[in-house]
Amino acid sequence: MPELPEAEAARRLAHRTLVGTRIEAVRTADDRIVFCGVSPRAFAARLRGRRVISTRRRGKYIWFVLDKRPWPSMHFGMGGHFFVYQKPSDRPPYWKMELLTDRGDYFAMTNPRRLGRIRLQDDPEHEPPISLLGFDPLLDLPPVWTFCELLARRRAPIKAVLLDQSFAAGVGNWIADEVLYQARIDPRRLAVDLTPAEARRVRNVLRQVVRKAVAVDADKDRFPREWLFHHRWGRNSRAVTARGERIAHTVIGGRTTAWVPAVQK
DNA sequence: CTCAGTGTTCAGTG
DNA sequence: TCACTGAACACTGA
Repeated sequence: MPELPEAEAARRLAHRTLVGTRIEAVRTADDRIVFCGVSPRAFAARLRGRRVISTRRRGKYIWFVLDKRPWPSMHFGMGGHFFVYQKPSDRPPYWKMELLTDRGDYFAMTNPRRLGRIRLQDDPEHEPPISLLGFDPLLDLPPVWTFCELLARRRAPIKAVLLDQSFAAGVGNWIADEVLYQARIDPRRLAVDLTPAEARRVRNVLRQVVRKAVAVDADKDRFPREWLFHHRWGRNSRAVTARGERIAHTVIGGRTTAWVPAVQK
């Protein structure tokens, strides 16, 4: 369930659980798709005995800083979580790797649909795919004028540009729709055609939406009532916002887009 | 049984 | 070469 806020919530769980501990044991599922560029066996061997110094995130990617390289980096794809538990019998379904810390906690990553990836890299931040990411709205959102210049170079619909990870890292389908709804912009508009005032709204709303979602630890029940988020699912023609506006569903940039024609001109 | 889906990648097109 | 689009990927759940 990973866009930036879910990834950040997952990173924080990993941080609380792992930082300062030594990895006593590693168990890996035999999955050559999710383990990317490294065999599950080699992955386990490289992590065992290491101490976890810190955790980091950029966009939807998370990686661990260990006392010795290489370091693991993770992406959840279309679904997956981190889990912490105290008994091996509580190991969750679809687990791909499980760490046992010297504090006695088990820490696992799950990935039911297998579109996630686990890598082992000497310097994850400076190697693909993380090195290819654009700005992270939480870590290094550009100032207004730079943001405008970036948009002016793009001829695709604004919805497609927001989804492009080499533009904004961590923005996924619902965040892109939420931002355009709150900024009152038609998702089909070409990025290059936005006025400076509109581009500024997109930039500022993006920051506000991401900050709020992260502030509530990506807990959907605590997202503000007025967000489109709560009403966008289930593409039925009678869906409406909290204020009773009709929600339309259109495919843009290859993804289902929920938007409100009455508000987004 | 069919199909959409909170994502990324890559082949194909202009 | 660049920018962009659409299909493929793997699997669950409605």
